[in-house]
Amino acid sequence: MDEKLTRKYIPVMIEKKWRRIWEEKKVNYTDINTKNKKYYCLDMFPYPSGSGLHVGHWRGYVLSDVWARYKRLHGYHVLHPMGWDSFGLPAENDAIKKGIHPKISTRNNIENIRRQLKEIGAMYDWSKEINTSDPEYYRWTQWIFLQMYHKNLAYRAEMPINWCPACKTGLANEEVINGTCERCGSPVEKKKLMQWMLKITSYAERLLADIEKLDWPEKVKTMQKNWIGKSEGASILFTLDNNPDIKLEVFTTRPDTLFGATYVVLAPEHPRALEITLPEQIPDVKRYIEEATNKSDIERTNLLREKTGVFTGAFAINPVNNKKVPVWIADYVLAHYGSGAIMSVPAHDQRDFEFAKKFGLPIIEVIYSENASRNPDGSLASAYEGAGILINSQQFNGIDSEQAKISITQWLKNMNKGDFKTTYKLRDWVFSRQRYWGEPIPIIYCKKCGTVPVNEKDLPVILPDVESYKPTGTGKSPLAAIKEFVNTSCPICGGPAERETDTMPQWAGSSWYFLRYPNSNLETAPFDKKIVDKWLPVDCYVGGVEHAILHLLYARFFTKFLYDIGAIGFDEPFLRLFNQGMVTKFSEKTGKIEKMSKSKGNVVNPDPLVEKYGTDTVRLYELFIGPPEVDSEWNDSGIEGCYRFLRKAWDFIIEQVEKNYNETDKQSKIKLHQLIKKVTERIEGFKLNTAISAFMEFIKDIPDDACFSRQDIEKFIVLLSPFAPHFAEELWCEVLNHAETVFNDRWPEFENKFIFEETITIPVQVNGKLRGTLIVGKDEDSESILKSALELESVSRFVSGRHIVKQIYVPGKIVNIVTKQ
RNA sequence: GCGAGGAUGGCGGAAUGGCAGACGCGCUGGACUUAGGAUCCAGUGGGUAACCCCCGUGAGAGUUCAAAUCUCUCUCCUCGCACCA
Repeated sequence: MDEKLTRKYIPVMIEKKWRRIWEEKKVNYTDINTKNKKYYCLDMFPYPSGSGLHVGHWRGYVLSDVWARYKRLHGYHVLHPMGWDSFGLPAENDAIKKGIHPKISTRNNIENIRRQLKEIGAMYDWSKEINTSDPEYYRWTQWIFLQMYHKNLAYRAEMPINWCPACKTGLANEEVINGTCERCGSPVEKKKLMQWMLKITSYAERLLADIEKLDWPEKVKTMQKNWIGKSEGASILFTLDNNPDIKLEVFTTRPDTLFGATYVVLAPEHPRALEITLPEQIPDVKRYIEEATNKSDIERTNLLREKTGVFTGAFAINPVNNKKVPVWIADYVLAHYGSGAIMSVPAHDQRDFEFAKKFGLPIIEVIYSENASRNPDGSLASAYEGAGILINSQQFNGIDSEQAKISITQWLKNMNKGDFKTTYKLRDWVFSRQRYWGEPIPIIYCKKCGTVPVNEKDLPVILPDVESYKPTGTGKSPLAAIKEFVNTSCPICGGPAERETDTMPQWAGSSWYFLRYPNSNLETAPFDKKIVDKWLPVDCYVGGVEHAILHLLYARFFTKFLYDIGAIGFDEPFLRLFNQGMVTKFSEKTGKIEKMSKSKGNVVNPDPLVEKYGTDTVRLYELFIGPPEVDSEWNDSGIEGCYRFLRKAWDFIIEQVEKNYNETDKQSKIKLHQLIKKVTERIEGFKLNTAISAFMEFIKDIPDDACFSRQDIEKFIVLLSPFAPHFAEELWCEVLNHAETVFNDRWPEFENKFIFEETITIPVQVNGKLRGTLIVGKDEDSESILKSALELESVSRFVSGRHIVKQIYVPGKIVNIVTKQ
């Protein structure tokens, strides 16, 4: 007897060994030039934080690894890479806190997290590792920026942007959460700065329409749709009464209510606000505008706040009936949406209704409906915002409001007083950051030639090493203080010139990293079109829902742009998206069950668990904890069950191999094939928690005298290998003496002839209540089943003396006998 | 306010019209043992002396032979959006 066969499952003895061998033998190396069918399984790459990985991070990585290995066992060449999103605020803020240069701390953090990631035992192909702060990587991020610049999609504009006073930088619209900074939670202020912007709005319609093509969670698709925020309506021109040269453009989705427009409102930031104001009103208006612009977003968007506004003294002409209506300024109108001006219809818009009530402006009802809520005197108690029939609207009276939207807009269009118009909530992407740790924007300013892009051959524009990398708060990045960086020569005239000193946002590098992995070492281009067209789009993308808008929208935008310039042959980056649920735990700090995070003090470090139970047990438990897409609470003690299971499964396999049966007994064959079916279906459905419970049931139900052939034991090992790769590899190679890795084998298939058992247990109900069970042959006919059901003592007891109304037998499922007194 | 998702034992969860609580944790009892925080066996929703029986999937109604599952009303929780005209 081989002494190997008598040993126990001791994970520490096998796991490190196999990780070493896999690395040495390049088992996880993906040959990009394979002729085989490909599969691209991608994890959202982490930013290398100083605190390392906790068990919450593991969850998504284990999930995607099981899926990647499962695909590999189906014969796919699987690309499953990993890298570092290492530029940007998180890395930089961490570095500032610890007083370590971000370049150093990023390198250290990467070392640590790479070690932790390797402990997961995932089949990452580390030869393709990428790092967004590596000059060889970010030269291509800069290259993409230049391509956008050449297509007029990158432009410079001075505008009030969101400014985080703590991070001392401008932020994109997407980075502001409820008026606070996405990174640090500080209230965001407005600051007028010269900014580089990306014209993502040019892609609004396509970004919206193509959502339909994606196999993504509905929730994420809805969030993106709402963010893009398409709305269709009309733009209408109101001419100023005392100056017909000035036309105020308003946007409305309710042109059908135009006859009910009783005043016009401009946003305080509207460019013509002061121009149209009558001289005697100027002091009041000025004061109001100042107050409004100084308010933070949080104050401005507080719904409970009472409406404020100021009259300009000016009047405009309603184009449909030539009525004079007053022009007001109020901060409930947003400057950046539509045209920054509205027509106010208090009868049919609650906000206008409140404003009109407060300032005594007229309310004219133009859409009639019985559903409107009214005061006893018949006047409106609140605005009626639904559909109805037009009244008080001259030639349009009696028309249905939906129809009137079209008719009235068409009438305006014919008169050159308006047109159909679609607007989006999506705004252009503020792309400048006044921070050190990011990709320098590759632009040079020359007194003579103006704004000049850096020549592509001069990329990358290297981020200089500096002593002082702290944000300045002056509206300029720390790079502005470095003469050697700033002073350069103009690429066109060769004269003295200055470099742009702002850097790109954190999201720049991650907007295209998925294109770099298959050709991560390519030196002449960001990617090879032939290679990316073969390997992309990503077949399955796994990551947290927190990136639903920011990263996923930006990546879709970059992909569509690269498609448009012919660099790639596809226009969506991620076909399928899977959002794993968060791992939560009770936090002593907040007294609540919360997402695991260092700041909440509720993180669980996987390292000691790996040491005690081994990686494979931790992997199993990460999956077993709950359905992958749902948040789950971590509980350390639950892990024991997974450890016990692996030990039992190990002993079972060793015992069967020792016994060396030639054939599997009939019952065991059935159980095995049922297991193959269950596990296969559950992996396909991403129900990995129940896939594991299927294994547990299998091991629990095996009788002592069960016999499995070597071939069937091998099937069992393959089945378990995606979940517990070290465990499976040890048994496969050391116990069953295979020369090649188990992951070069094939996923077993179940055979229907083994799925069905000879006899089945049928529950028998009387009036819907369970009264007994019946063991029947699988082909027994319903008549004899119903007959023997009635013969059951436990059944006849409830039937005797009563009249049988109905007998139901659902084949293979249930018997129900319905009786009446 | 609008939109989406959810509520099942002491706990994580299973079951998508057909035996509610699979599987795991925890707990109880037993075996083995010098010992047990190891291992194995049995039990474990509530009521009940009971393995008879009754009740039970947030609350209430309905459809059905049969409802955790479908329909309606309500409550609570989580997430997203929120003066977007």
